Amino acid sequence: MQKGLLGLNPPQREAAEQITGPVLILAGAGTGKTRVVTTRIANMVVHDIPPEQILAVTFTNKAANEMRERVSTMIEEDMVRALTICTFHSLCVRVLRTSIELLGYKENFTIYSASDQVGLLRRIIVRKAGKEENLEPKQAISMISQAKNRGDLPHEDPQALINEVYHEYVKELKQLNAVDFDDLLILAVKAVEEHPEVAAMWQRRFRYVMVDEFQDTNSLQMRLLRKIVNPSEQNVCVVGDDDQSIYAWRGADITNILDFERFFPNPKVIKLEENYRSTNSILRLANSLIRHNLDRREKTLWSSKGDGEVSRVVSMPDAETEADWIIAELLEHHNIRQREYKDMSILFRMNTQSRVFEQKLREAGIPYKLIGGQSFFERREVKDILSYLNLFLNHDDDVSLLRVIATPPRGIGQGTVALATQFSIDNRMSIFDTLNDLQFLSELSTRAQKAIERFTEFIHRYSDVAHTESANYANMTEELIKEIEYSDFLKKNCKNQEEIDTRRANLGELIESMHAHVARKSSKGLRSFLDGVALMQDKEKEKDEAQMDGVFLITMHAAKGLEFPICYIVGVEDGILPHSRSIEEGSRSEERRLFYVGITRAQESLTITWCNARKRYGDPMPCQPSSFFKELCENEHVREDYEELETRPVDDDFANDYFAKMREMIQGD
DNA sequence: GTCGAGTAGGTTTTT
DNA sequence: CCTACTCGAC
Repeated sequence: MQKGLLGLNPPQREAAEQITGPVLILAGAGTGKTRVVTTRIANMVVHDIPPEQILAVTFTNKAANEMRERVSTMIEEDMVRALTICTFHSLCVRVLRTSIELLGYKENFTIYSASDQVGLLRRIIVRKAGKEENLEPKQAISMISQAKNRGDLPHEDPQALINEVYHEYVKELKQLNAVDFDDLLILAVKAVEEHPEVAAMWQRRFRYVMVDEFQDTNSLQMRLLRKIVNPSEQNVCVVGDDDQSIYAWRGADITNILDFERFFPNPKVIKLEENYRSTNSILRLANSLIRHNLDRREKTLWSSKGDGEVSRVVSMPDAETEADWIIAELLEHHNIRQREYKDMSILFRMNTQSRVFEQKLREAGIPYKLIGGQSFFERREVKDILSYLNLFLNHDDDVSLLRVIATPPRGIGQGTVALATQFSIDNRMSIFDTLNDLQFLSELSTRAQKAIERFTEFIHRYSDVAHTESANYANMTEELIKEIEYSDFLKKNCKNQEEIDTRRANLGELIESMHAHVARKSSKGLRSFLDGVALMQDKEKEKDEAQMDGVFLITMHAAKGLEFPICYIVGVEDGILPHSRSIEEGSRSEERRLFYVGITRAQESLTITWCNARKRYGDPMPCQPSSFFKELCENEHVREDYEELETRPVDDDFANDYFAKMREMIQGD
């Protein structure tokens, strides 16, 4: 531990040693903020603060895991286990699992994922608007989400369709005994604000609170924090960088960090400006860009690394050539310069931009890891099984019931389901209760009755097991998959053997992660597994994937907090970065911060590319270079053009060296 | 209840 | 261009 503190520079050390009262750490990109936070935690424990009283809140599970891991190199494993390091959302789940009954929900509520929300909204839209109205469920979700966080209606016209859908959605969620991601925060805040005894309980529980990436907190998260922090002690430490605030679109309120004093008076303010990540040339390039933002806490990053190489801004004819050219460079880095693929990354603005790279990397035989994209737990087969499990624990969960009732088919067809749904609406009861209702059943054919009876008996039987604390739910799930003959169902529904195999493998992985969860001492049954799954948006499969060698394909948003020696930022064109939607919304400065985040990921080598043309819906459209290029310091980058690079005669020394190394490699094999 | 062909519509970022 | 969903035929 002593070593931990000694390894810090003076401001870092000051931050780690100030363990009481409000502390605001302004930590520029790459200034070792995770290191400070983890050392600070370890330091508290060394000073005999019970680890159960320490709470560290992050935004992503990945960040939470990493923090836990780093702390465990400094203090004993028992101590680490007693710490609470979690995301805002999982903190909210903890609050709600103990207190949600005060708000009129049942404690066995289900957390709805994005696709559950889509399912529910689709039904509501069809019912409310008929088919001719075209309201996209996804669009409706984002409007509703924004409205909920504002505490307002989605549309100013009270008659608007979206408002009607909104009211119905809120009402139905509650009936389903389900909450969505926004509700987690809203309801947790409600619990601590309206019930002082709940707030008091958490204040006693956590006497030392830390928040990472504080620039990304929204007003609800701030309200929650104010209620969780013990007002007489105020042991709260937040860490953030206003220049890296890139979630305003999700309600993040930058004034939380700019006006921290307003909520927690007289904080100790510590600035971290020494960067341990990048060369000075990269830092100067980043600084030259972010200087164009007004309203920020001025800071100048510097590094004791040398100047390093000058970054490149390269123009490409189109996205395919861009990918080919970068892949050729990656191969060179790997084969000639002996770099590992995991030291290289390709950053982009939108997930769709990754496709060309994926395809070409696969063709080139280069391993890669695609971060983000579809979550493991959102895959169809995984979602199907999870829906069964959710239904076992919450019979009111119609969305899960509708998902599983005909998957695999069991003689309950669309007609019967439609009747049951209508009956459940008319009689204000859940669909599952409807299926158990004698009056409803009497209206059906004996054939349908039989099928339904088999289904409800099956659900009851598994529910009993699922509710038993001591039951091994991993084994139960294996049995479930066998009983419903899911494997045969897959065989019938997949196009080819390959698809069957991957889907089966995914289920195997699900089971495996359940077994791991069962084995964990802290596990509290199936409920806690499902909560974890619902909150686990990163598909990071927690095991070997992290160490696997492979080029990173990642959005700039998801790359925040990460670093890579060799970094390519691709497709930097007007309309993509800054994104055209952001121009309409007037959030150019947030786009600039996003680009800043991208640039500051690079440790040694940075290449930025843009295309003169890009296919849109199939046919090529001309593109302009990003307007941000004008803001980049001329001395810290060179402009290059693909055509020129290709025709430029190769430097003799370089060529000789290159071929010598190639020869060596071939012989070495 | 399942399958396949045909088509309409769609590209921000994520807990 | 690609996907996800609809609809008609078995």
